[in-house]
Amino acid sequence: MSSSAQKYDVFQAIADPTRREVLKLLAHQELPIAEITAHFPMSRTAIAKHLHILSEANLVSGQKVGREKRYRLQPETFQELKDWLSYYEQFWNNKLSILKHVVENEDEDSLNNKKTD
Amino acid sequence: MSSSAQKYDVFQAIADPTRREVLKLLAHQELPIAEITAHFPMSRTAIAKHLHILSEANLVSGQKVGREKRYRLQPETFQELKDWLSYYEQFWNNKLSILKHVVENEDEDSLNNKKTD
DNA sequence: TTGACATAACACCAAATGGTTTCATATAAT
DNA sequence: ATTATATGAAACCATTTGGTGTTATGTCAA
Repeated sequence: MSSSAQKYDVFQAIADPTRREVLKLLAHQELPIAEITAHFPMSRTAIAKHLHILSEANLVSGQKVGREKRYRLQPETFQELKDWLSYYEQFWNNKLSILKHVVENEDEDSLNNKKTD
Repeated sequence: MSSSAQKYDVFQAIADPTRREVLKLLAHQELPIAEITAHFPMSRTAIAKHLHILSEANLVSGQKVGREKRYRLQPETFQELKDWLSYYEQFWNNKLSILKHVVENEDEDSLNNKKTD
């Protein structure tokens, strides 16, 4: 019982540029809200909200240390995204272009095998 | 001169569940708006807007065929996402835990050299 | 205990988002 | 030429989002 009808999922969480910046920051080290805020041109409250959203999406987690709350990256969650992406990966590198043909069994693309880097 | 200050980027485009469903649909075959709409409990106009957003993010492209406009997946763009993700990948599999060491220069993890893959 | 600091919790607001309906335009079919 | 079909575009609306400021609570230091 870790997730109960969360309002924000990973996709929404990373949609905001500020939140992506926060993730980048936390990639290198864990930080308290105040320090994170120092990197942005907005209020601490705003950043706290972003952190809350990131936290709800399990992209970060916060540990209370004294009167601080230190946030850190929760990198495992990125796997969700990777999994989602991997479904589409087959379509842009044509590793599975043959499979695609078989599955669709209906498109008349010329079988041009273009191996893009 | 392909992209001029686009309003929607890839991250925003995939943030919406409906748009992700549209992508999934188009993964298998290219489709005109009307047919796409048939899969959703909302108006054609709404879907058209979603397609416009996906198109602006270059995740799909539309070709006009007669009076139809057929939309198809533009899978190359997913690479953007993959690139973004790959930055964080290093943190959840420790492929680059050594690099992390160097960059941070502050944590005292044992130097375990684990070359995955 | 008192004061300073770090965060949490509200109430509030403007703008963006995701949907609607209606009207216009282009193409196909009869 | 007329009608039906497929889309485009506009005006409109409710809700969500991303920000603000203020007040409350908990913790550390004197």
